[in-house]
Amino acid sequence: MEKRKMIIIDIDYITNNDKAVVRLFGKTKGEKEGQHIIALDETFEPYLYVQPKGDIEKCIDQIEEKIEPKNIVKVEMKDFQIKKQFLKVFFNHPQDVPQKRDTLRGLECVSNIREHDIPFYRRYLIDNDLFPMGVVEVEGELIDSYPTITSEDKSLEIMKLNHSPKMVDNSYQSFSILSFDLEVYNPKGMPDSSKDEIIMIGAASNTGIAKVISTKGEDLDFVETVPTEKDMIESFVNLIKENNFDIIVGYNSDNFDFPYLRDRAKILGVDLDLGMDGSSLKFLRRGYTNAATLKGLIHVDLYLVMRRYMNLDRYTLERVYLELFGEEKIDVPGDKIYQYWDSDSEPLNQLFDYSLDDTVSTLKIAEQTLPINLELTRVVGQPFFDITRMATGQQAEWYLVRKAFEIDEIVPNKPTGQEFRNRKHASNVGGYVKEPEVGLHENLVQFDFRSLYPSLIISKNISPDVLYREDGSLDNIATDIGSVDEEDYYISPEHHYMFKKFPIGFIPSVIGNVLDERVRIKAKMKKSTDYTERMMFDVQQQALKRLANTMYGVYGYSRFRWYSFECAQAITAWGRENIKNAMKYAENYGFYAIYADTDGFYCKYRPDGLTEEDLKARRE
DNA sequence: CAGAAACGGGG
DNA sequence: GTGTACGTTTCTG
Repeated sequence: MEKRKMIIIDIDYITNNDKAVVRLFGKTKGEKEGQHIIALDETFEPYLYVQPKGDIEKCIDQIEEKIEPKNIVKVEMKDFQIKKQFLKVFFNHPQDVPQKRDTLRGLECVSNIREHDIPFYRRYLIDNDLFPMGVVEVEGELIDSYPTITSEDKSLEIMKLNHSPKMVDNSYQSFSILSFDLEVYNPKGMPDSSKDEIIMIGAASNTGIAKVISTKGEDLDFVETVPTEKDMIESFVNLIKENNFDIIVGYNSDNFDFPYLRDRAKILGVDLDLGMDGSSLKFLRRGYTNAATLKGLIHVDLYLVMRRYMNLDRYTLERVYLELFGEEKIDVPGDKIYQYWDSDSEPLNQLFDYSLDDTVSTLKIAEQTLPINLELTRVVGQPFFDITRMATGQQAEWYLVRKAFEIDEIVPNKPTGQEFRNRKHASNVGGYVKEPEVGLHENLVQFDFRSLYPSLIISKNISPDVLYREDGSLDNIATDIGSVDEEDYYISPEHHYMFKKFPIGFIPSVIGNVLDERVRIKAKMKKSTDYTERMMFDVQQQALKRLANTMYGVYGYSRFRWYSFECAQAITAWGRENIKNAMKYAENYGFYAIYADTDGFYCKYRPDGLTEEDLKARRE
């Protein structure tokens, strides 16, 4: 039996002898540091929850008869904080869950099924308290080969685990990043991969690589010149294989660079077997688009990340780079690339500079923006690949799913198609806005609330599990309006929604913990004397701030499992009330707001008690 | 006017 | 694959 410490880079499962086997792709820490390792866990079983109706024993019999599950266990779980009996139904294979859940839902003894749509690898991470990009300890037998693993990498270790891994370190780790960028011959506008060849492959890494692979450019020191396009691709593949990178980044590489590389490699007969297990480049269908994936080498498309990271009118590489670093990039007009390539003189050299510059810029953007995404991975606990492609609402949701598991709360189901459409129609009123008074103002005083919405969620206990409902569906809250003591509730302005003061709602308690943790990290940051450590704490606290701020908007996000239009309305209504009260309070001291938006305002000192409007009226 | 379709990024 | 983006703008009937 052997022990290893490894960083979990990636996770999936495969089927071996009709059983699901979880594969953890990682690199070793400590002993044999930096080597690739694949850990195999055959011990985890898929399951869902059934909310039974009527006699529970009869229900167990009926389920056993109809769907022949692996096992059924009676469990007590909290559903919106109310303890209930559920049946935890185990299956032989993850794919049995979607196959059998409709039958299960249709049984007369089944009132509802829950947690039936949580992907197997996510369930594995949550239930075993594992966080990707953190260090785990694994224990088991080292084996020479395993089905589905075809890598020829001699230093790759394959370990069959005796039990699930244990998290030993979820602190910041550093990762090697490769950025790449293709330039393509394009005489007819956008290139056609069946005809137009790749002319340059740029590669830059945070380990010191900065080069362009091409069939031209012999006299340039950063260019590796090879005879053919096929050699270019092979050289690029070898570069990746030899360097054990953790992360590969591109700009719009899901939609351009990787599909193009795949098409050209196929035509030229080059294997793109870049996966840690020896598997090839694959494309995952994600909605209407594809995501390029390599097993154990995380592909991040920075275009997707940047769209969430900053708010711009456009997200071209040039625009994003200018915004982040305040510098213009070298520019070659896209439709002229083939002319530069054909020129064989100064324009050709400019094209090489451009290729390298695009690649290096992409790397710089990655170094700037990936740390916060790595932090979110460490907090949310889902794979880095997924985090970089998730909407922030989804990040918040998976964080909550994990938190729910920790306290035996059963997770609400995702909305059905119809529920989703209904939610789309609901439109909430936003924050209070006072249009700015036109003119040049001097001596302004600024006021703003710190994290207004997250604070309101906590202070007013805004959460769907403590919201009074007339139908009595939450029987720990109240049975009928007659038994309600208003003293026990926070009542929202305008709509008069009632949130019970105790117990603390699930979401307020989670946000509270996030904000408390942020305060602790900010304190550590202040104390620290080491610059790098301070920067690390700063990224951590920023990630937590992002998560807390996401959580208020998410009540109105129509795919959200904890969606609550009432909560969304109550938050903004209380927000409007608060800012208006603050403005009124300021007026008592002679400060008049000339502009206000949601959580803050600017005001002018006018001891004579006249507002700008009064003065304007007087002038007219 | 509402619902469908296209678009973004990339060369 | 315990799956199927997303929000906005432009087009079309």
